[in-house]
Amino acid sequence: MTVRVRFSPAPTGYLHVGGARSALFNWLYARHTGGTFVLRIEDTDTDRSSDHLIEAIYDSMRWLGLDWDEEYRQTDRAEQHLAFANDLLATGRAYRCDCTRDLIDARIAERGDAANSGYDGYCRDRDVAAGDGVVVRFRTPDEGITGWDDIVRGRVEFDNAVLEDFIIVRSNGTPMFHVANAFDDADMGITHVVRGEDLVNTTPRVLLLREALGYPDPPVYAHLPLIVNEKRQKLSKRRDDVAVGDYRANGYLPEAMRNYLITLGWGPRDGEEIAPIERFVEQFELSDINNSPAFFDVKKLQHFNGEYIRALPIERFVELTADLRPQAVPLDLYERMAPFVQARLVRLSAEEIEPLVSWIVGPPLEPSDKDWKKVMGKAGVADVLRTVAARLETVEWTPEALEACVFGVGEELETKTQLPVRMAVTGARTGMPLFEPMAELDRAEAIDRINSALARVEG
RNA sequence: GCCCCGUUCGUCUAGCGGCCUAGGACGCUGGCUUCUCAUGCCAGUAGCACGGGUUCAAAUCCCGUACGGGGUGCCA
Repeated sequence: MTVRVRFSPAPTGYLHVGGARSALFNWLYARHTGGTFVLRIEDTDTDRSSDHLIEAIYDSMRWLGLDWDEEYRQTDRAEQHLAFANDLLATGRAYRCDCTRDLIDARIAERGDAANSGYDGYCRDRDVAAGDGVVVRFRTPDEGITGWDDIVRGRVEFDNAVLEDFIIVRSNGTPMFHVANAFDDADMGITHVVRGEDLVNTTPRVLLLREALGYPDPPVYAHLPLIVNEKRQKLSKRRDDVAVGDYRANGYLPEAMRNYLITLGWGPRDGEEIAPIERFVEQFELSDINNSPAFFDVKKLQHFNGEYIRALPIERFVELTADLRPQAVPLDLYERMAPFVQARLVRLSAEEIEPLVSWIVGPPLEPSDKDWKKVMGKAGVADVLRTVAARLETVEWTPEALEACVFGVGEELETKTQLPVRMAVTGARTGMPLFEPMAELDRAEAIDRINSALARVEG
């Protein structure tokens, strides 16, 4: 049997990390088995879906390197879904209903039976005619059990009696999710359904619909554990910052994102968490997915990102970050500094690059009082600065000579000299190696900065 | 309320009855490398939710309890 899996996002929002993980696991399984990865846009909710969002989903998937083999849009297939629903109507497995939500709620209140708050089957035998405000509901069996063997969760069963008669065609005539989903999975020959656990309770409905239409072999289901926030709740587009596009914009590499996502709910057998995607394709098995929710840990993502940044060939690093450098930094200067920058970034962001290099072409950074005191408050700093400033007048202006000069002063005065010089020249106590970028400064400018610092120290 | 599900270091995972004095990774702490920071390397820290069974043997199987989550739409 050839594996056919599908990722079926509803284009009602941007692709978020949960959806991306579902897409990724489907993709991994398809590539692992040599099967087919189908992308099916579930845009049956036309009010909330948009072409713009569909494009954004394509974009995020391509960014992550998740290529698909076939592509469908459910709205293109609405006629078939409707025909499917009509079959059910014709065979009495579905019926029309004109109850409004208010009416249903009123009956529930009247019954005083909060335990059974779903639809009560009021219209089952009323023989409602087609018309305004009329929907089609599926007649769920009153007894029996609907269940399946989930690869991740094991046997899952629902008592049919608790399944209410759900709507399959809206009053505006458009088919709903369950019917579209059931028909398409059958029609497209989907063999494995890999999706989030939040869809578990729609599964018995889809299974019942398939059965009602006589499709024999349901696909194998694998419901993925949810990705949760620090409060252990399902990630929400509103509450949490989770759009894949945002991570892209914030300087995460797609390889890092993809690699990190793989570790959520699955672990490679060989324990190598950071590895080329091919290694994961080789090892990926649905049966190895674990079944408890995973917290999306940005700290660990950042670690992965740092690893991938440092692994970048330097030319590629420059290519990716050149536009993020401060405007005033010439490209050739940036290229010379790039190796030092690369080793220090967690994200490819202007925010992180700026303080590293801006002082070479602009004024020194402005240190906090605390940092200033920590470095400049030490005894002997004035002597160091004075001596270094004097020697800088004549020293050869190369990184090597600068280093020899500054360290030489240290030996003579029996103290460490880099930190005060660094603070004077860059305005920070941390950053790139000092002497390479310092050699890019004008001699006079460098001496000037040290003298200003000296003045401030002697206050 | 009702239905479904989950529970191994703070976090992500390995573990499928003896290889477990529970392994790895992130984080954190300390050390080495280094006259900054970062990297790299080394070390330390910390966990089988609880209670009963089953078994010669349980993190692993069973049953309860507690806690947590998902769903309960003319969303998907």
